[in-house]
Amino acid sequence: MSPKVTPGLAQMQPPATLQEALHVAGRRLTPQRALILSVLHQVDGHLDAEGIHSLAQHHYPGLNLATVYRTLAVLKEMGLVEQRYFARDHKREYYEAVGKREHYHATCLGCGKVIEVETPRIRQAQRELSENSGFVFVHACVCFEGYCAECAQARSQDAGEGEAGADGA
Amino acid sequence: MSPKVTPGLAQMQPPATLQEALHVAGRRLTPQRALILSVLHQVDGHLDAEGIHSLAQHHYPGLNLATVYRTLAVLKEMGLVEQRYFARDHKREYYEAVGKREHYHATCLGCGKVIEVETPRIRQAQRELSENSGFVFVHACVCFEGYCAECAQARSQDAGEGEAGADGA
DNA sequence: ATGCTTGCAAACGCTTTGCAGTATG
DNA sequence: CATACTGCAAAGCGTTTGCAAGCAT
Repeated sequence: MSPKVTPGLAQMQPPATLQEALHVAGRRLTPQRALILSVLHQVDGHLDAEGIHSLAQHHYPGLNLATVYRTLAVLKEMGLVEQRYFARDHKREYYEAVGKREHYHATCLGCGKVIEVETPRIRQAQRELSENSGFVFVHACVCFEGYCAECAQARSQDAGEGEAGADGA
Repeated sequence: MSPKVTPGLAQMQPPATLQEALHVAGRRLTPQRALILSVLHQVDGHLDAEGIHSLAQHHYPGLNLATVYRTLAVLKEMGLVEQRYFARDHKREYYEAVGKREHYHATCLGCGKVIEVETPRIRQAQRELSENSGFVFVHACVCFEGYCAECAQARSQDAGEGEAGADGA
C-alpha cells in the first residue's frame, strides 16, 4: 500500500474492538478495513460496493474495488455488516452496518428514495409459519416497492390532469 | 424458424387467449412464446431462465436462451408471468406463471428445496405501514431462508452427536 | 519472518443487445 | 407485405478470483 492515507483515518473507526474482533477471527486490522467499516457507520444510509468505494476513496485514493468487496465479505461473515437488496431489481447488493433496530426497506419507484420501515409482521409471519410447517427460519429478505407519500400524491394529480396516460403501467 | 416442432406443441397452451392478449399488446403469437408459457404452466414449480430453456428444448430443440429471456420479459410485462428471487443469493431470477393464490417462498439451506408459504402478514404489514407513512405499496419481494422440518431435525441430531462443531452457522 | 491482505486485471455467471434472416398477421 | 420475432454471438454489469507484491503481527 503506497498511497498516503489522510490523517485522521486512524482514529476513524477502530475502538480497539474491531482490532480484537478481527484478531479472534484470525484476521488482521488494516486501514482499508477500518475505513470501510467507518464509512458504513458514518453514512447510516444504504450503500452498494461502488458507493462505499467512492466515499472511501476520499480518504484513501488507492483503495481498490475488489478490496471493498473482500472486506465486505469479511465484515459480513463477522456479523458486523449486513447485505441487503432493494427494490425489485436485485442486481445490486447494498450494505448496512448492523446495530440498528430490525427494519426493512421500501424503495420509491418515483424518486428512488429508500425509506426504512419497522414492522413486527415479518417476524410474526415466520413464527406462525414455523409453528404449522416445522420450517425453521433463519433469514428473511424483504423489500418493498411503491411510491412515497410525495410521489404518490404527485402521481394522483398528474393522473387527474393529463387523463391521457401519464400513468405508467 | 426451421427446426421441426414436435406435434402437440400447437395445442399445448394457446387457449386463443394468449393470441389475443399478445395481439392487443401489438405483439405476435409465436410457437416459442406459446411453448414457454406452457412450460411455466405445466411445471408449477419455480424455474430460472435456463430451466425453462432446457425443458422447452425437449419440444423445440432450436430454442435459444435469448429468446427465453425476451419472451419472459414480454410475458412479465403483460402480467402473465411473475419474476421472483429465492434465497439470499439473488443472482438468479426465477419465473412463475401468475394465477396462483398469493404466496411467498422459503428456501431450505439444507436441501435447497423451495416451499411455498401463505401468510396474510405481508399484506397486513403493508396496510399498516401505508396508514401511518403514506407510502403506497406496489410490490413486495419476500423470500425466506431456513431449514425445512426434515433438515432442521437432521441438523439438531448432528449437533447433539458430534458436539465438536457440526454446526456451520 | 510468516502469511494474511492488497491492487491489478482477468474471469465469471446471468442477462441484455445488435444484427441479419425469418415468419406472423 | 410490413415488421415483429428469432437465433447467434458479442457485449454488459456487478461480483469474484489468481497472482505477485506488501503489510500486520
